[in-house]
This record gives sequence, C-alpha cells and structure tokens, in this order.
Amino acid sequence: MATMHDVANLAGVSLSTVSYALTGVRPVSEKTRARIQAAMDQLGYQRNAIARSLASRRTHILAMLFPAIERGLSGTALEFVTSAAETARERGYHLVLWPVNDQEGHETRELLQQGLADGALVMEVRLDDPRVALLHEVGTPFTLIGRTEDPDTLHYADIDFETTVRDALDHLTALGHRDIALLSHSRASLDAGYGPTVRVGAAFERYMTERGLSVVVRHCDESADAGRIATAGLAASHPRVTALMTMNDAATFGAMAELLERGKRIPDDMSVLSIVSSPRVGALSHPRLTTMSAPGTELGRLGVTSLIAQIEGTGATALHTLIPCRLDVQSTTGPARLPMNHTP
Amino acid sequence: MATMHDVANLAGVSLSTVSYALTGVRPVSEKTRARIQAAMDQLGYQRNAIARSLASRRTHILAMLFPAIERGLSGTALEFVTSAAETARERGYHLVLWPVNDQEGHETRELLQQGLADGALVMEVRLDDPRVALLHEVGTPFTLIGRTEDPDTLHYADIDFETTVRDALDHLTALGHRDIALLSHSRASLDAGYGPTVRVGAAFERYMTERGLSVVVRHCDESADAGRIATAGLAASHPRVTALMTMNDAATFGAMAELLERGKRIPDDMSVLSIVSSPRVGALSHPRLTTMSAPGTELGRLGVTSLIAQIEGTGATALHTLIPCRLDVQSTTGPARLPMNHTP
DNA sequence: ACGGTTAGTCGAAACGCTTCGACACCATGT
DNA sequence: ACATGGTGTCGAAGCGTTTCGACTAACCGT
Repeated sequence: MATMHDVANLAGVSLSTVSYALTGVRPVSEKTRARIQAAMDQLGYQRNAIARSLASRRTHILAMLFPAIERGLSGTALEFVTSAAETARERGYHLVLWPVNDQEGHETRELLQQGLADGALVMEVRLDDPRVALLHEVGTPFTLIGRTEDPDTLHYADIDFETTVRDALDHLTALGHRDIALLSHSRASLDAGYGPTVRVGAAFERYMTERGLSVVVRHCDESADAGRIATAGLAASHPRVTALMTMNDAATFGAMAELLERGKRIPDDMSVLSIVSSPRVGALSHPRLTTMSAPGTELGRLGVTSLIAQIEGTGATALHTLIPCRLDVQSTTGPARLPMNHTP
Repeated sequence: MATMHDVANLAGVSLSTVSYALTGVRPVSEKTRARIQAAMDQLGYQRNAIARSLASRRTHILAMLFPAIERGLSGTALEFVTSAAETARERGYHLVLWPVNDQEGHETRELLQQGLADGALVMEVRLDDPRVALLHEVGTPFTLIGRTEDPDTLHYADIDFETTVRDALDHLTALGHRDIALLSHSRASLDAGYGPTVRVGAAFERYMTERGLSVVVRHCDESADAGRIATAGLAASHPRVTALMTMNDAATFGAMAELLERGKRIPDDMSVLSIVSSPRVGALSHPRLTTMSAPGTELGRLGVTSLIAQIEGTGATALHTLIPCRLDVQSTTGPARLPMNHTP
C-alpha cells in the first residue's frame, strides 16, 4: 500500500502539502493539487484510516449499543440498524455493533475507553437507563434511540407513542369502537421501565379515560402462544371488547389465530390494530393487518445525523424528535359490531 | 485519559515493559508486573485501540459486507448479524456494518483499502460473486456466508441446501405426498445467481426426479400478495398438488391465506412446509407453520471464528461447512389426502 | 572459572497520518 | 518605497502504541 510519503515524493511536494490537499485545511494551489492527484491516481493511494484517526483523534466510528440478550432485536430494529449503518457510511462514518449486556456497565465502559468510537447510539432505552450516566462520565457523545424519563438535556429520537396511541384510538373510535383493549409487551418489560411499554400504557390509559372509556390492558410475552392465552383470557373477562390494539407482533398473530378459532370474524366481530409494527409484518397475516408502522428508517437516519453533529460540533441544537407511527389501513379494522346495551 | 507513558512513569518502569506486560510478547517479572498492574488500576488505564492498531497493523475490526438495497435483510439475517457481532466481541474483535451496493465494487474497494478492517464477512453471496476477486486483489482475508459456484479454495459457511431439501422431501413423502410444488424466491434472484434460489431449485429438481416425481416450481417476489397470486396459479395449473414446499416467508403467508380463502384446509387438503425459515416466523401463522429453520446463529459464529483464524494465521484448515436447516414439525404438514388416480 | 543461554528490562525507531509554526512570495493600498 | 496580509509550502513535532536490537544479570553445564 502506498503511503502519503510515496505520494509526496512522486508529486515532488512535501508530505504536509499532500495532507492539506486532501483535507483542505489549508489552501493548495491548483497546480500542485493536480500533481498530487495524478500521483495518487498513479499509486492507487488511499488514506490509511487508522493513522488518520490516531493523528486527528477522530476515528469516524460510531458504536451502536444494544442489549443483545433481551429477546434479540425485532424486525423494526433491523430496519433501524441498516438505515443507521447506511447513513453513517454516507457521511464517512462507520457503524460498529456492540451487543453488550452487562448490568454493571463494566464491559461497556472498557469498550468506550478504548477510544475506538467517536460516539454512541443507544438502543432499547429504559426510563432510568444507567448507560446515560456512564456515557456522561466517560465523555462520549451519544444519542438515544428512545428516551429516559426526563431526557430534556439529552439528544434523542424516539417514536411518538402518545400521538401514535391517539391516532390509533381515533381510527378505532371513528369506526364506532368503544370497548378497546390493549395487548402490550410483557410485564417484565414494563417493570424494567422499557420505554415503549410504559409510554404506550400511559397514553392508552390517558386517552381512553379522556374519552370516558374503560381501560383494559393485557401484558404478554413475545410469542404467539402468549398472545393466544391473553386473548382467550380477555374474551372471558371482557366479552364486550370489539377492538384489540396490539403492540407485540408475535402475540398479535397469536391473538388473531385464537379469535378465528373461536369463530370470531375479523374485522366484523373484532378489529385488530397492531401498532409499532410494519406493513411488511402486517402483510404476513390473513386478513392483512392494519398497522401503525414504526419509523425505523427515519430514526436510524436521524440518530446518526444528530450524533455526527454532536461529534463535529456543528448543528448546535439538540435532537429532540418524536415521530409517530404511520397508520396503514388494511383489512383487520372495520366498523364496530352493532352496539349492545352499554350499561355495565 | 491515561496513556501507557503515564503507567510506566507511575510504576517506575519503561514504556516498553508496560507494553510487554500487557501483550505477553516478552517475559516480565512477577514483581514488576504487579507494580504495573497497580499503576494501571490507579489510573484506570485502558489501552488506546487506535494507537495499538497503527503500531501492530491489526485493527481487530471485521467488516460485514452486505448489499443493502436488495429487499433489506431478512429475519434470519438479523439473527446472523447479532450472532456475528457477539462472537466477534467475545474474541476481542469488532464488527462493522458495510451496507454497500455498488456493482463495480469501487466503493467496496476504497473501504477495504483504507485499512480499517482486518477481514471481511461476505453476505448474500452469488454464484459468480465479483466481490471474491476484489477481496483477493486487495488481499483482505474473508469468509463467505454462502458459496460461489466453485468455492473449494475459499472459506465459507453456508446452509446445506441439498440436505435441507432432501430432509424436507423425506418429511413430505413420508406423509404420503407425491405431488409437491416448490414456491421459491423471485426469478430475479435466480437470474442473479443468488445461491439459495439456485441451489434449492437444483436440489428440488434432482431429488424429485430421483423419486420419480414431477417437478413443479414457482418463483415469486417477497410479498404475501405475490405468494397469493402464485398459489392461485398453481391451483389452476396443478390441482393435484398436495404439498407446498416454500422458501419465501412473505409469500408463504400469502400462499396460506390464498389456500384458506379457497376453502382448502391446512394440512388436510394441503401441507405447507417452509424451509430456510425460523420457528419464530412459523409461530406467527395459524395454524403454526412447520418449518425448516435456518442456522443463522451458527453461521454467524462459524463465519467470524473462521475469519479470525485466517487473520491470526492459526487453524490452518479452511472452513468448508454446510449446515442443514432443522425440521420443526408443527401444524401445517400432515398426511396427504387420499390418493387419487395417478395417471397423468 | 568460562563461554552460552535465558529472563528481564530499556531506549529508540517505526506505524502513517494531522497539525503547528515558520517562511517565502506576491499583490495590495498608501 | 514600505508595512500589511493573504497564499502556498515546508519541516518537524506529535498521536499512543508495538517491536526490534541491545544490554545486564543470573544461571547452566563442564
């Protein structure tokens, strides 16, 4: 591999001039610039990324922190990851995956202190996420994909769960539904303070109450079986429910299977609206699921962009962006079945 | 951040001794090793990864090459990616994502020649994949996840499609099925020489012919709708078919929906076996899909392990591993409906 | 008592770049 | 004619490691 030294020699200029020609930090005359370019072409020169990093104290590497164990990443996460990696590359950065699950943060700290990454993208954020303190302490710029409880001083991009839930309920109530149940993530995720579970639960409660409707929530694990069981329980305890709002892909499929098996027609007897999902997942079911699709691609792009802005010290304004899911109406939501007597 | 220099001063030894204590390349007495350790603890010292890379000409970074555009990564791919990233970390390596889609390979070459990565993991391999030549030329060690047409001289881990198809057919024929159709990936992927499509097609043809059965293959895009259309066509042209072997998750769901809509019972009237899939995906349907699940985790682990072995020059034997998918019998495969007259 | 190892340590030279200070040069405006 | 200021270039000092050659002291067999 040719080095900058070789290029300088061949072009008959000093090493630093080549560097300036490349970085543009200081002006270089058109003439010498051309000679340098010719030399680089001839040698097939590429700047050594590592040496560059060492000298400039910028690695152009972004780390993506995700707790790997917790049920692996979902389908949305994949979209997010590829979008983040792509955006990074477009901007001349690299995205490295750090699937770390140490509660104490020892491993994460070591990784950060090795100085490999210029910044971090934090996934699967909890309301009281300990990684925030860690990152502050180490001094690594970071952007959350998600939010802590009080994220005003932080940079984050997250799903606007409040709006998503409201839009979802608008859709359902416009169809005449009044008895709506929420099928959410596991209770464990709620207890752990996992953002989506907590926020959707709160928003659901709030908007249902505002509309004078009663709040029915079921938590269940990420499996079709758990979804079936939860749905069966719901049918027994709340037979009046005409619409299911779900945030749990696997459970949603289980729920639909259970409903069909019980002879319920979808959407005639029961509407199903899956939020924080994606049309791609929705297309897998029959009838095709009405979904509110998560903005994974946008979040990936935004997160990386904001992180780079922090690192480079440009774009002084902090990222505080919430993006709601988009409603994609398909075949599992329809008018509520004729109203029965509404006395309790 | 403390440097090795600081540690050396505090411990009262030379810089190189600290380095030797850390790398173990040369012996260091127990006494000074202890002093160095104490100094490091006191300073909270962490070796700078970049300086290390520059001096040792080893970045401990592995690049994962995947063509981003092509329908994004599938669910199996996610498993693979996280497994690869985890394995890398366990071994002290980092996995960086390079979603590159340039046919000419200019971008890939530039990336490689920057010297950031010690090696590459190549995904979505085609039978005549041009990246192989590129990697050879650049001199970067690499391992394929997949195989080219003639991969004997290369390192690879791939799904054993031949065995997978054979096992799948064993399962189906044991249930009495003789009229079996294959619903595969898109024709475009076949034309592009995408490994799975080509190999599964060939194996299907071979094993069906061996058993004296007629070969029916349908290619369709990665969508439920395409799956429905293909299934409708199949019903018209080959009404005798009693079993569908599919390799296309989205299309499989579409196919099942279409079958149900036509009043077919699954598996009574039609068995469905989804290969190169996963139980997690299978659990989404009702009835629950019988699948042959792809060994994503194993492939990730193997690929990274082999790549590291190449880089470090250990483990002289090349990786030539094929892993078949595992059969997970659920509810969409069952005995063939009573045999009709088998004359053509 | 003597060359030959070996364990343990040091200083200095890379690794391939960025960046700083200095300097020469030429065009200004006065 | 002269300071002023921008352009364009150079040499050298880092960046924080690894690694090489060299040296010392202790230990071995004879």
